[in-house]
This record gives sequence, structure tokens and C-alpha cells, in this order.
Amino acid sequence: MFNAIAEGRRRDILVFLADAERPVGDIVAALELAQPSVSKHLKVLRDVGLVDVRRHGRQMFYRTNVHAIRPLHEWAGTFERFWSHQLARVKERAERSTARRR
Amino acid sequence: MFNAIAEGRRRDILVFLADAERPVGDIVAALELAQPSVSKHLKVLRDVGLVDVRRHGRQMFYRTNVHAIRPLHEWAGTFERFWSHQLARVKERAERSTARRR
DNA sequence: GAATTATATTCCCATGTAGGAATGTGTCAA
DNA sequence: TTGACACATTCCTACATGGGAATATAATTC
Repeated sequence: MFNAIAEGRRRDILVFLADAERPVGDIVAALELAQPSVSKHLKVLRDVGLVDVRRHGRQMFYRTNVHAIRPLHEWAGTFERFWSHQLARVKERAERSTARRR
Repeated sequence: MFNAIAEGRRRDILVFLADAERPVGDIVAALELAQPSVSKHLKVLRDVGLVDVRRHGRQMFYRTNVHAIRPLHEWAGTFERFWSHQLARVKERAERSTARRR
């Protein structure tokens, strides 16, 4: 999953499909990518569950499965509680360094 | 940055270095990886600013730069506002389907 | 059923990268 | 200064992956 998101275009696709399902052709047009390229990216995203598909006639409607992004959000969030600590540390060091200069 | 995080071992290293700076040897011992492998991963993390380094004698003390993870957290967070909507959609569909069955 | 549309898959090539082994570099200790 | 230690870098190989071009598949229309 982390791998799938590492690709910039795939992230673009996920954003594009976040609020509404859309056919492949729309993605091709909106992101200005080649159609086979889009299909391949969609396959990667499908395989890790980051998008859902629905067939309607000859069109395939894709939509971002926003729930699948939650693990990523949570993993990154585990570092959040360190932010304040580290900020305090940096600030303190800066103040000490300023004090020495006086 | 997204690329650097795509690697499982690198994520392990980031977690390990989140709360305290540690020399390379500690990482090697804790994660049971080969030393050159760890050094290479650390280089990748350094190049994208995900870790900071400090030399002390012959040891190199690494520490996760938790601020650098913020963009990832925020990117994933942009999907959060869709979670409730999509949940409602799924729930509604399930209820309709249940209703049909009655 | 043949042609057309929408999408998927395959083939080929170029590139990026992880691992392992070996070697290089910088620092300390005696 | 030499040896030992901590780490970084290089070389090689195997493998994954993205792009482009061509082709395949499925659904629709005439």
C-alpha cells in the first residue's frame, strides 16, 4: 500500500477519485496520461484495495476507497506526539546558542 | 519522500529513531539488518530529510526528523473528510439492500 | 455479425534499487 | 604510527516497475 502511494501519478489519481466515481476516460483526460498507463496504475491501486471498481456498460467506474488510506494516516500520526517534544528541544537549543553569543 | 517511506525497513528505522537519537550500531542490532544495508537506508532517509545526523567520535547518531513526516500525514488527512460521507453512502446502500430483501 | 468504443493486457526496453561482499574513510587508543 | 573500531561507499547481480506500442477483451451499435 505504501508502495502504491509512492507514485506521484497514483496519488493524483487517488485525489481525483476521492469525491466521486469516474470512468477511466475521465482520468486519462484530466491527468493527461496515456490510457494504458492509467489502466496499469489503476490495477496497482486495485490490488492493494485503494480503489473500488464498478462496471457500467463498457465503462469502468473507479472510486478511491478512502478507508484504505487510514492506515497511512495513522502511521504518520504516530509521529505527531513527538512534534511538540522535538520543537521544544530545537527551541531550547536555539536559546542556549543565543545566550552564548551574548 | 513518499518513495523513501515506501520501504518497510526504512519505516522501521524511522519508528526506532523517533523518540531518541541512536548510533548506527544500535539500529543494526535492533532491526537485525546488515550494517551496509542500514547505512544505505540511512542515506536515502538523509537525502530526503527524514533523519538528522550528528557525529560524536566514531559514532554517527541518527534521529528521525518528525517534522518531515508532516506532509505525508497531511496528504493522508485530506481524505479524512470523505470518510464520514463514504461511510454514510455504504450504510445507506446496505439498508436499501436489506429493505429489498424484506 | 461487423464495426466501434472503452478499457485491459502484453511485450519490450530503460531505469531504479535492494542485498551481499568487499573495500574505503574517519576516529580513537595505545 | 599502527591497529582496531564505527560507519560509508562501491561493485555486482537480481528483480521490480514505468513508459510506449501493439494487441486483446468486453460491451454497444448498426
